[in-house]
Amino acid sequence: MSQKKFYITTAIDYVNSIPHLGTAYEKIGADALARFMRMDGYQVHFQMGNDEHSVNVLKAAKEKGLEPKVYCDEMRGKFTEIWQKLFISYDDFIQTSEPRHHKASQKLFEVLKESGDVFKGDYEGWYCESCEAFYTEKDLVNGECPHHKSKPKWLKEKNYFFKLSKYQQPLLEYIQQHPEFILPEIRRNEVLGLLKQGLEDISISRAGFPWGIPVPNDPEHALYVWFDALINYLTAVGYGADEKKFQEWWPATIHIIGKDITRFHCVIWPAMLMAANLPLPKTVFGHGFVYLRGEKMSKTLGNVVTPLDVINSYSPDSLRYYLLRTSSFGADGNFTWEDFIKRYNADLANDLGNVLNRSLGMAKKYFEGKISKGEEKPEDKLLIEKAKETAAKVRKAMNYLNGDLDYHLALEAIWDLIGTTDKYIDSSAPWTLKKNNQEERLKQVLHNVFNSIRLIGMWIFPFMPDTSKKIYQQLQIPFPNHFSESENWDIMPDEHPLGEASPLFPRIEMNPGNS
RNA sequence: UGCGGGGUAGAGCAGUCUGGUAGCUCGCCGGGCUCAUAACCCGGAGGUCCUAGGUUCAAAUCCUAGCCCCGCUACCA
Repeated sequence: MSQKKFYITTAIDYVNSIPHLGTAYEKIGADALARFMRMDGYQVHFQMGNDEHSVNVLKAAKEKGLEPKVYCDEMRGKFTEIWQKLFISYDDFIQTSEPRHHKASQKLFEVLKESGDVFKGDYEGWYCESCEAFYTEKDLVNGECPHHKSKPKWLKEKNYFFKLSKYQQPLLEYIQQHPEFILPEIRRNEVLGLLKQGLEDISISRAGFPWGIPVPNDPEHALYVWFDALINYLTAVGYGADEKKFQEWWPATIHIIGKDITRFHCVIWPAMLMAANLPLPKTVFGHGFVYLRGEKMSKTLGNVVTPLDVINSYSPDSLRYYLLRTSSFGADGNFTWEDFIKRYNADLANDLGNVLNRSLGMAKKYFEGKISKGEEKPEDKLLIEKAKETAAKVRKAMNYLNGDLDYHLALEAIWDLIGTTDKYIDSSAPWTLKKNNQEERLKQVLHNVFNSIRLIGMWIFPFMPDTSKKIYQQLQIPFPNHFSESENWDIMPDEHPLGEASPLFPRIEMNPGNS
């Protein structure tokens, strides 16, 4: 029986600097979804990578005195090291300088050329090398690039063009007929507005650029960086190389991208696919940005907080939790050290960590760590019902077809279960049961508590995989492969020996903020 | 200029679509408990819901006008 496929991608990143918090946010968000779908029984291909054919990359390499390819391979190591530290469970990591990608890009170019949607024409204009972009007169500020405050060059060259204008109407119709194609809805409305303004044909190559994918049969020209970048989603699943694999995985189920590049993924990319007669990705999801104390983070501006700052000071999972808990994936979020520490202590140390710790403490003290079923009571229902409700809420929050990826609501629901478990402990008062020698009732209370913790530990897996595993270690239960194996209440075996308690998130007592 | 988001307790936010006693988290104050990471549980104080008009029996919520903040405006996720 073949499993249902789920092909998820993130945007590929420029390698002129190492990942900052915003880049990490995207990968963490995508990872949460990928993990959730795997646990929910899908066969997942989670694709990531680096975007290398850029002028800025070439410059960065030169500054270090390295060949671009050598530099890019070095950066790959730096990127993947961070992704692995953050437990990003990607299945494949592509570099656009790889031969497989050159072949796929060239193939797509040829297909488009044959279909007549790629043609040669004149292009001229003000060109900013930092932006790798042409600007019109009115875009310039005092004759300078609005982003880099540097004087652009007047360039004129023969380029290859893509007939984007031809796809204005088909795209409009497609987007209107497929509301799930662009999410959240606000991004969709933006793109629709854009399309109504009209589309112009766009240049897709550069003459004499040494660091790029050569245009087939015209090696003086290289493909323009974003043109080849988009094609990575095809390359990764075997386009032009492994037809069987390609048929299996394409189209992508969801592209996770930043809200600033919806133009490429929701207009140019689908137009390219239409031109090549390939199916379109099911969904393009434009997530929000992370702001640092309200100030936008940017590689160009240099006010960057790296994920390593947080990982090294605290833990990968605490960063994952913080970023996913604050708002929905579609909306913008904030990062401040003060807020991070607050959440860490309140949610991770006091709630999640403590509920496990106190429960293990009781199990050890009252039953030497071995728990069994005992005497049930009607008031147990409340906790059991809450656990069921949690599953439903998490599933609902993760279903992006509702319009957004509500990680914050999923986590809120799980934390509600943690709170209910704490209340259940307090109202059942195991210490009093012990004093009154109500052994059987005491057994059942702990049995229920650990069932609840077991489920909490499972539901947090997509968001905090490392913590999830640690909880299962302390419970001495093998981690399930799928939610369905362990979703039901009451599957703790009798006489189950629990493991040793160890704080998951030691409280942060100092104020080491340095933002 | 255009498009979009937002202005609700000290802080961060939900509620606005589908009007009907203003809610959550953190912080603060008081109490409880002792299994736990000075944790957890219970209770409390604290709000002109940006402003001015309007509709309505009733407006944070709908309508009109205005003020203020913040994004995006062709390639920074």
